[in-house]
Order: sequence, then structure tokens, then C-alpha cells
Amino acid sequence: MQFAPSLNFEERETLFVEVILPLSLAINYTYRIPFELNERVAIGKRVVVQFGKHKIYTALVKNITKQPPEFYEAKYIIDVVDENPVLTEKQFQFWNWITSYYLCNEGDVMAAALPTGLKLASETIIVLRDELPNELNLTTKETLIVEFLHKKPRMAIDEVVELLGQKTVYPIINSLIGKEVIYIAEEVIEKYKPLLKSFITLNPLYKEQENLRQLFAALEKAPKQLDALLAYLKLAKLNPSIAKQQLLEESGSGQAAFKSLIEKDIFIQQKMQVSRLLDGEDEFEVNFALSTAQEVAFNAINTQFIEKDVVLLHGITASGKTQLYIKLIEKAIANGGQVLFLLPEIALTTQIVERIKRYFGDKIGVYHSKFNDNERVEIWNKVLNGAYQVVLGARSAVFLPFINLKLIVVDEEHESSYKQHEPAPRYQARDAAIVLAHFHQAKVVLGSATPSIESFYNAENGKYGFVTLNERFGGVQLPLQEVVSIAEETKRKKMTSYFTSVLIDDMSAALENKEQIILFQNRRGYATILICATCGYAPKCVNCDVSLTFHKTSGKLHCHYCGYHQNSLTICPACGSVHIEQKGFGTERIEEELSLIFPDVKIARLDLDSTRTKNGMQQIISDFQDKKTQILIGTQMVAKGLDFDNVSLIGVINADTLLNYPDFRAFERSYQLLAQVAGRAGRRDKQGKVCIQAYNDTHRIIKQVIANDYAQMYTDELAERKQFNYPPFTRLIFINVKHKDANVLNHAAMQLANALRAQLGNRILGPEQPLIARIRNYYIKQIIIKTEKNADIKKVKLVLKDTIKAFNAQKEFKSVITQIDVDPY
DNA sequence: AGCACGCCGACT
DNA sequence: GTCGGCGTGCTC
Repeated sequence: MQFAPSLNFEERETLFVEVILPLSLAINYTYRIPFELNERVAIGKRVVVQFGKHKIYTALVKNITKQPPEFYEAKYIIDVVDENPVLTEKQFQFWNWITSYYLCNEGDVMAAALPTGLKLASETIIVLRDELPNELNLTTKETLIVEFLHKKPRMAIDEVVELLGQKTVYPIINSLIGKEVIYIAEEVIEKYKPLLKSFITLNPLYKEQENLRQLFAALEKAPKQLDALLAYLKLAKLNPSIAKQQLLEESGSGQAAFKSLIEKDIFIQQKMQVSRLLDGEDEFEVNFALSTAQEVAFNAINTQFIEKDVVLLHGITASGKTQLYIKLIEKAIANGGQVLFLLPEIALTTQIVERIKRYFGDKIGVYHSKFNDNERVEIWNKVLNGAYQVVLGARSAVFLPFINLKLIVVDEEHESSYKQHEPAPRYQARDAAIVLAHFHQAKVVLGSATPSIESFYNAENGKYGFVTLNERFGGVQLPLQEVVSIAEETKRKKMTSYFTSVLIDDMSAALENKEQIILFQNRRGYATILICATCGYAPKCVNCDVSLTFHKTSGKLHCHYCGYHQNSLTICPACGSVHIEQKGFGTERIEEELSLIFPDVKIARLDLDSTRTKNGMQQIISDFQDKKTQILIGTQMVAKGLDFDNVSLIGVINADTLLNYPDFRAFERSYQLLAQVAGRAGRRDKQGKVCIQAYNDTHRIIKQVIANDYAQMYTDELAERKQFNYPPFTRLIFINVKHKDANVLNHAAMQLANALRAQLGNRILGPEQPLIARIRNYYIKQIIIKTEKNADIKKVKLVLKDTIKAFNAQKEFKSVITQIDVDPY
């Protein structure tokens, strides 16, 4: 790699650039630099190029050469976008690693790594911002664009080309984005809108005793308003701003009383952004001191950093890992270093983010794929120029342009959402973070209450350092855990629908105490399906090999894989029978059954279906938070990251569905999930309760969860992995082969597996039929490569790459799609 | 990813 | 007779 040489103008040297396009292409393309741009081109800058007949893209300069391409005439680059490189040399290194390790194209990495705002293309739409900065220092052309935008708020880049009558508009647009005048329009709906709540303050006029006295007198004939005022004065001792909801409850006055008080200018109402999950009473303090146990752990981590690059922090729930992270971050940024704090996507909406933000103030950026793009570009730039020292982010944050990275924290390192499945690059952000840290000579802390088997194994073998934190912070009690055998209760006829008598009693007791309940039901794959009682026919999706699920709310049958839906059936199309039954039990069904048992209780459901609508999730969560609903039924979502104050009981409807999942990590995952669910109950001063229902109530994993015995779970699990040759003793690569025609696919998959087997022998398994054999009209087969840990994995990957290339070159297999998933998770 | 080219079915 | 369906190949 070399940067643009300074040129002697006499020579008129012709230069070429190798560029990465943000597309999934197997090779990079070479363009010619027009002489006038020689000086401005540099590695890591973006250039504007035409690719194909019409499309214009911003591509990234990977290399500059003097060598003209041998077999074709290179097109000219149209323009150079950036003043300075947007990509650092370390990022190039990192991209290269991702490309070769996860066997994807460089364009895949570019598409995933750069926020949309840095990938302008000809049809990109620009939009004028609502609020413009006070000082506008615009060039003539920039002013022209802004004036035009005042008349027509949305404008395609092609239209800008037309307006200015010149092709080189990208630098101008880039400059306008930089000056915060325009932004790039996006289709993505902003999922994490800040939650606004009404707050009431008293008009400062009434700070005067005399005025207040007069006010009391004036309100004598309006007792409800007086109550409201009194409630305010009572609550306002600590903080003059009180949530309207809280006031309504405290005072017993209605909305009307508040309305007139606001109209009379006595109360002032304001909408304020609040933390979605816990308003106000978060007991986390900004000025805290570490407990002795935390202090010991903190010192141990720092000591181990002398010899190890990665330390696994095994900290049980409520042991105060966050405080420890904060101290570690503080230490890392003390000398201008940067810190990346990775969290699973879902956890980014929780308190931990609030706490860390509160502590570090404006040094911090939050980055995640569902965020709006302006912010993402902004964060990108602030990381690049060092303004942000700490970034909290989901997996894609590993792609940010850190200039002085000193520490990476991966919280909940066992979470499977760190692995990207679709599209390529199929990277594991936790593992990639370790590599990234290595390039920066930074340190990594992997934190979890239930570490992945892989990480624990690495710690055990001395590859990682290891620190435990097993003292509960602030004396939070472990919940009482109980398993109930569904089989036993069925035998004794004690079950009511899906609920054991034990769970029902627990629920009644909790409701009696005005406490809330969360019911956990694993994955909606077990949702209700229709089945003909006469012939066994079950309606299937026309595009995928799955049964359609019945949704009561829409009255329709839906496919969860492709979105297909059709009307429900009353007559069996196969045999004409009218005996159609509903089978299985999704969250929807549980909700229904539950409402029969507790008719007066408000029940809500939190799953993908109920949150698909705009603001659905927030509404459900805040209703539960505000105690408008007493029981929350949910899938994985409720287990992760949500903390509710008043929840005293957690019920697991059926633990077997987790354990029976056909995957070698099923037991590990079950343990992690159940342990996490347990951590949600009664975290405050009161001991909570967890009730786990299962057929398989003596399963070792359930026993280990109850006993809180991670070590035993690990030992058993490791023995199984060893016996059956699974990670961490081997490495896995999945190759998914897809085609529209089942026969072509079968033949193709067999041929490919044979070709691989010829070179890699019994490391090749399959082709096998995956759980779902057809999705979106494509049939799927899976070939698995399982290599021993000490095998030369680079060589294996090379063989794989070459074999697939040769395979796809064969005429009959041209239209066969292959996808490679390295280290599937 | 888009787009052009090219070869087979149901219609003004 | 033509319009348009999408399978295939190509983009420096």
C-alpha cells in the first residue's frame, strides 16, 4: 500500500486506482485518474465512479498503481469526494482480515462497515434539515442547492447534477452534510425513538409565599385542582419536575383538573425525554466507589492485562459489572485513548446505556444499525477525529474508524446476536473485536454471567485471563427457583390449560400483592398452526417448507420466513372435513388462555408480532412499566435487558422447547437463557420467584440452572463437545447451497460435497437437509466442514474457495447459489 | 446490486 | 403477429 506520490508536473504521469465498490462483487475494479485529480487521490478516500452503463457509486480507493490494466481500457474516475481519507490504515487491515477469515467479498465488508451517508449513489435522496446551524458559511453552489431545497424538500443527486450543470457534485454534497445543512433520506424507520413523557412544574411565580397563599385561596372552590397542587408540593421537595402520570395517581385528581391548572398558567407542562425502561428512580449513582469485591476484580483485570490481551470476566447477575466497566473505561480514556463497548442489539435500549452516558457525558457516542443515518455519520466522524472517546454499539460498531483504541468491552459475550447471519459478511463481532484490538494493541474484556463454552475454555487454557466477580452487589437476593413437572401435573389432572397449579398459585399470590408477572415462552416457532383432525393435513407456505401459523388478530395464516399470508381455513382442502383444530401454543394462545383464568387482569404480549407496528414495543413496555398491565407474556425479548421494578414472579411456560432444539449449543443456550430469565425477578429489596414448567423436569440443565452451577454445566457440556467433535475442539464452516429446482440442487450439492471430500476427506459432512428445506422458493442443502483445531484453517479455506469457484464455473451449476458461514453461531 | 440481452407464453 | 416474463452475464 502506498499513498499518492507527490508528482512532478512535467511528467504527466498516468495513475490508476483499484477501488472497492459497496457491492457484493468477487473482484475489485480499476479506474484511471484524470491528471487534474492526481494530487487529490489517496488511499482511503472515496472517489466517484461510473459502474455499468448508468449507475454512479462512491467507491473506496484501495490502491494506487502506475500499471495500466492489460486487457481493457479503464474508465476515468469522475471525482474525489474526500479532503482526507475516511478509512484508516488499521481499518483496511481489519477489512482484509474479515474478508479472508469469513470468506466474503471486500464489497460486502464495505457495504456493512460504512454508514449509508458515506455511500452516496446516483439515486440517493438529499433532504434539507429542519433546523439549520446558526452560522451558514456556504459557497455559491451550496447556496443554490439549499435554495432549491427550500422549494423542493427532496432531491436526488442526479437532480443536483442537472441543477448545477456539472458532474462533480459529490464533494459539494459531502460538504453540505458536514455543515449539517442536509442529510441523506432513508427508508429505515427509526425504531428507537426517544420516549417523551409529560412533566409538570409549578410556575416559579409561586415560589413567593404570598403568591402561593393567594393561590390556595383562589383554588378553594376547586378541590380537585387543590388536590393536584398539594400532590405537587408534596412530591416536588426533591425535584421540581414531576411526571404527570405520577401526579395523577398521587393526587387522585383527573385530567380535567390538570388541564385547567395548565391553562391558568399555574402548572407548566413540558414533554421530556425519559429513559425508556426506568424513569427517575434508578439508584445508580454517578459518584460511586467500588465494593471490595469489585476493587479486587478491577485490580485483577489490570494485572492480567500485563500478560494477556483478553480477559474473561465471569460476573454473576447483579454483581455490578457495569461499575467495573466504567472504572476500566475511565482508566483507558485517561490518556486520550478510545474505548469500544459492545452490547447485543436489544440491550442498547436499556439502563446500562443510560448509566454510562450519564457518567461520561459528551465523550460518548451510541452506534447501532437501526439508528438514523445522520447520527451514524456524525459518530463515524467524531470517532475519526477523536471527539468521541467512548462508543457504545451493537456489532457493527467494530467498523468505526478508531484512531487510538485502547480497550474493547464485550458485554454479554455469549449472546448469539454478535454473529451476523444475513447478508455477508457473516462475522462474529466478539471474535472480530479481539482481532481488531490486536491491530490496535488494545485490551479486551469479555463479560458475562454465563460465558460461552468457547470463551470459558480459552480462559481455562490460559489463552485468556480470567477474573470472577461472584458477590452480589448491594445485597440483592437470588430469586427462589422452582421446577414443576408438567407430566406429573397432567397425570394428576392438576393442569389448567398450559399452566401448572403451582404457577397459577404463584400468579394469584403475586397479583394479590399487586406485583407484576412476566411469562416467558420460547420462540414463536411454536406458534399455533392449523391441522385437520380427520386427515392430518396442515396448510403450508407456498414459498417455504414451513407450516403457516394462525394469527388470531388478523384471522389469517402467516409465514414467518417470507411474509406470505392467506385467509384461514374452515374446510380441509385435502379431505373436505370441517374438523380443523388449532395446535401448538404461541404467545397469543397463552394470552388467550390466561385471560380466561384471570379475567380481570390486564395482560400484554411482547413478541415480534405485537411489536411490528410503529412504537408497538415502547407502548407495551411503558404500559407495563406504568403498571397499566399486570402480566407480560413474551419471547426472548423479555429475557434480555429489560428491568422492571415491580416484577416478583417469572414463569417459564415450557423449558423443553429450548432444550429440544436441534443444535449442538442447545443446552448451553438453554442454561444461559434460563439463568438470564431468573435474573429478572425481584432485583430490589425483595426476593423474587421463578417458576419453570417442564416435562423433562429432571434434565441436568434445569437442575444446573436451579443450583446456579455454571461450572458443572461447563464441565458436562465440554465433555459432550469433546466426545462428538464440536467446538471448541473443532472448527465449523457451513456451506449453504441453494437453488429453485430441487433436483438440480440435490445433484449440485452432492457434486460439490464430493469435490470437497476429494480434497478434505472426512472433514466434509453432508449434504444434509436443513431444518427448513425451502425458503422463498429456494431449496436448501447444507454441507458442513468440520476440521480439527490444529488443522491449517487457512489452507482449508483456500481449498474451499477454489473448489466453489470451479464448481460455479461449471455450466450446469451457474445458477446455484452458495453461501459460506464460518464459525456458525 | 442493477441493467441489458435474449428466449418462451397469453394477449391487444 | 407483439408485449413482457425472468434466467444469464457483465460491469473496470
